[in-house]
Amino acid sequence: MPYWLIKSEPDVYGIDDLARQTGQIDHWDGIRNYQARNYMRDDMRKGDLAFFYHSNCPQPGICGVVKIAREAYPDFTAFDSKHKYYDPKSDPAHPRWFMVDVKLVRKLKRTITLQELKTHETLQDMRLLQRGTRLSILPVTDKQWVYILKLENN
DNA sequence: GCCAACGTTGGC
DNA sequence: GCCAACGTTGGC
Repeated sequence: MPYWLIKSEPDVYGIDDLARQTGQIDHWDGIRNYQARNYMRDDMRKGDLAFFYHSNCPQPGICGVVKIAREAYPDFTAFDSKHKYYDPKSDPAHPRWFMVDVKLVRKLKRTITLQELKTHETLQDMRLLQRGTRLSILPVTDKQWVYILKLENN
């Protein structure tokens, strides 16, 4: 079973926003990058686990665990000309963009910051830490997943 | 707010 | 198909 990391800006949609949803479940809209889309559409499976990462904020880092609750389906925000994620090149007959549903499993006891992740030799090959990585959906290896979860109790 | 690193667009 | 211009991401 693959693991993932999904990024969101807390000012736009943070983990507490997800926690507020009915059933703590929501659709993951607004992905407008082909590589991230392909991960979602082709590789994410129901039941996969992902880290919820807060980006572009005072303390960027991993703050929760979510589960993929529904596999990829067309991102309907792309069809709405009033929506900020509108893309005229995507239409219901030929959707260009996709989204999944995610469900909150739990918030971490503390945020494991980017700064902290960088200090661990074991994590040096994490995609998240590679130079110039801006992808908002990234795979995480089994080894990285287990290692990071252990850091929570430090 | 700066800016490096990318991704996309579109003229040619 | 090249590549300059432009837009975005996201740490700092």
